[in-house]
Amino acid sequence: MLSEAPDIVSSMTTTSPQGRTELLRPDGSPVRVLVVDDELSITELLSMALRYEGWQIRSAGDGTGAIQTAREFRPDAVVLDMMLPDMDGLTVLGRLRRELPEVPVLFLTAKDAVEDRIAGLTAGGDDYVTKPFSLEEVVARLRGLIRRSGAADRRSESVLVVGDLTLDEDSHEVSRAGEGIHLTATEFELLRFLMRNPRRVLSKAQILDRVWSYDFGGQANVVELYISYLRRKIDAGREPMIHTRRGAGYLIKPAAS
Amino acid sequence: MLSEAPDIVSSMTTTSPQGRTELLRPDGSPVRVLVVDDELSITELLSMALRYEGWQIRSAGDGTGAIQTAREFRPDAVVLDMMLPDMDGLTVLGRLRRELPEVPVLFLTAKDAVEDRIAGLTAGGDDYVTKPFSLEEVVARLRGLIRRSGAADRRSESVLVVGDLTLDEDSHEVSRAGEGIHLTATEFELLRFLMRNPRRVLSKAQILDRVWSYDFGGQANVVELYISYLRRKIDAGREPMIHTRRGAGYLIKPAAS
DNA sequence: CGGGAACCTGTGATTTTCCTGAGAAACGCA
DNA sequence: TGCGTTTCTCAGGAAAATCACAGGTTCCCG
Repeated sequence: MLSEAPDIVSSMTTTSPQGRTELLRPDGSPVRVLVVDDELSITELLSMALRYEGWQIRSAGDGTGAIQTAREFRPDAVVLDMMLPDMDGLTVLGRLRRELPEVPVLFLTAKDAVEDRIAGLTAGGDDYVTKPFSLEEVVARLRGLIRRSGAADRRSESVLVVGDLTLDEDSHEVSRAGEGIHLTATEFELLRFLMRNPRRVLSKAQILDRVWSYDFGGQANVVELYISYLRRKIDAGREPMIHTRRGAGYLIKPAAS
Repeated sequence: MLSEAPDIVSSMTTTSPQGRTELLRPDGSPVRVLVVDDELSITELLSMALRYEGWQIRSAGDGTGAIQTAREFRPDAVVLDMMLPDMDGLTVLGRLRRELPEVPVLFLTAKDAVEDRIAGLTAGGDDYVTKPFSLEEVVARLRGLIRRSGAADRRSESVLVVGDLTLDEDSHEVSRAGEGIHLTATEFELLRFLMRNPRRVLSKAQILDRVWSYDFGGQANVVELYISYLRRKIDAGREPMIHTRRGAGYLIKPAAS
């Protein structure tokens, strides 16, 4: 394992028994992601969520540890908090690049950080999300990074389809039966989560944990509210695709069945 | 009970003559589950129910014991009460993760404490149920966790089939002879219990203990009532699958025999 | 054939769960 | 800064689910 040095990360997808799509490396082994953040709760949260994607995760709490781990773990992607105790985010990035020139990086930044500095950094293949983030957002962006860092012809993989409903993760375009639908950011994330788990009941707690930021402290009925919004836009007048399982949660499925 | 030392490997789980489906690990050995709760009545209850599933169970009454037991028992899943005497549930989780990074955890929380920041708990592979719970619920969720974690071999068994009756545990969909049937949450749980034990007589007491919450204080004839509901929906006009064994209980079996 | 026990099910009260309108607050952008 | 958009809280109402009660039915046994 240690000797494995996969600098080329063309990705392929497979479909798990549950119907969830998973990213895999060309040799069929799981994607490797390094998570770097000084807050233990964040690395724990991310590790848990990313592991659930079927990926192999290592984490580090500071820059030094990040470089060391990167050297022997040789991840396919890195999630990097820009605010580390021992060194500046840029320094970490520089050393990372020396170890792994091709690895895409997802930056975590504070909301009020100087955005143009980050914007400059992301001119390459990289990307960033602001804290507090939602797990769906992090996962989606990581998937995008990994996908793009490998095979460039993966356009089709960025489109989710359920029945006559399509959602493009790259362009954020949604349409039902060919007709374009405008969604707000939250509506989009919610729909993406539903569509990534078609025909599967998702509890309100699951949805909340996944689609809303980890620091959300509000009422659980925002989920109901946004389901209501989505229905107005997705199911309006048509045969409904979003269904309530009273006492269990919600699920999306093709209208036909 | 105290003297019990379930490190017996010789007692392989057998496929029961009734055809109950059992989860096994890839090597054929029984699944191992660690139960952590400070109330003895709860650990007893759970241990009994989970052993009935053919699983190997150990229990602990506090966080310290949980970590210790986890270290040497190396369970495939953990049931963890969030309210422990010696340490916070999240702390226990952290230490557990250090011992067993991949193990899925089913949290037990108080009903009114649902909002008390369980953030992210259902985001990873984990899940939770609120007290008071029904045993069917706990078992079902544990099965789901174990199935998805890959610790068990039969990975996609989310559909129960008895005759022309099918029940999908993921989508919560039920159909007989291809025709969809809508069930309420309780009806669904009851039918799931019956279908997980086909051709086997289940007493009203058994059903009450498994399908209803352990603190249910009502009339025992709710079981009769819900059997009646189920018959109306499942057996309506067709050859009956749900049968009464007067003085003994109920059972479900394919219509043909 | 009669009586009792076990079971079935209609009715309706209570509780739970969900939906959605209205409006306040936060946000984003010009 | 100001305006439109988005997010979210709150609360009322509707719908559904759960369950108690009680009268009716079936079955068993003497």
